[in-house]
Amino acid sequence: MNGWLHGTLDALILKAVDRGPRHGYGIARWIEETSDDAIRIEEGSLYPALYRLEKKGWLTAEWGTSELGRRAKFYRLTAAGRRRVHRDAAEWSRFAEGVSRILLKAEEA
Amino acid sequence: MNGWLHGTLDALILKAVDRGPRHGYGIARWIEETSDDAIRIEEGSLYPALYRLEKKGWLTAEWGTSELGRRAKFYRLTAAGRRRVHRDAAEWSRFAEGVSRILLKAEEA
DNA sequence: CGGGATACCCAGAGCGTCTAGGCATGGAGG
DNA sequence: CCTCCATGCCTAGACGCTCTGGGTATCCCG
Repeated sequence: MNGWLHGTLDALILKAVDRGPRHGYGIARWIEETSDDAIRIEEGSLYPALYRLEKKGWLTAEWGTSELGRRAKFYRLTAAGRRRVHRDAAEWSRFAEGVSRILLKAEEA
Repeated sequence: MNGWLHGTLDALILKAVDRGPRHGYGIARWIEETSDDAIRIEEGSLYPALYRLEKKGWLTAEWGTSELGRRAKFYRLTAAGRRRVHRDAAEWSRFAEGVSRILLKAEEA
């Protein structure tokens, strides 16, 4: 319904595994929590995105066991993925600043 | 190529005419300048968006003459459009903060 | 006369997100 | 016991937006 997320999800996912492997479900929960619930990750967006990122070579996947003892697929960054995270953060910063200058400032005509 | 813009363009356009009517071409230039060229508006995105916003009732259009004496279509906000701008700004603020907390901070696992 | 800026428009491709399902396990509460 | 919810993964198809790559027209400048 929002649409804001469009084009941003990939970057968020990559960042979620920047500090170590996580499984898909955990990635979604982490993003929601870290964003203070400002961002909600639908599973129908999450899993296709993970598959996409793996195919692009930013992530690798491996089956393992979750903290609760369940079967789960863990993702970790590749070297290319790590470069991508940095690039995304820089681009986002610039873009978000631009949008905020427009939407949040009440300057002249 | 970026993708960041996805879902944000409508809000930017509405904000561009928040302080008074502008024509399409002028809207694009204003957004680019105001964002310090962080955002580039393609005409193939712009005009469909304007049409969409008009159909949704956020904008009304009217033919007129540009500052340079050319034929141009000027857009202005409707009451609903004005409400929408406020709502978009609030939503963007919350969303962008969430994303920035994730992408730009280097906190713990 | 050629190129660039101004100003509008369209068709179709492309792609990412969401809806709405499905499957399986385990723990908690009625 | 049985139902519900959380955990955990997945898919097909709809949907919607942006972009590519065209097109038109006027005007100014070199």
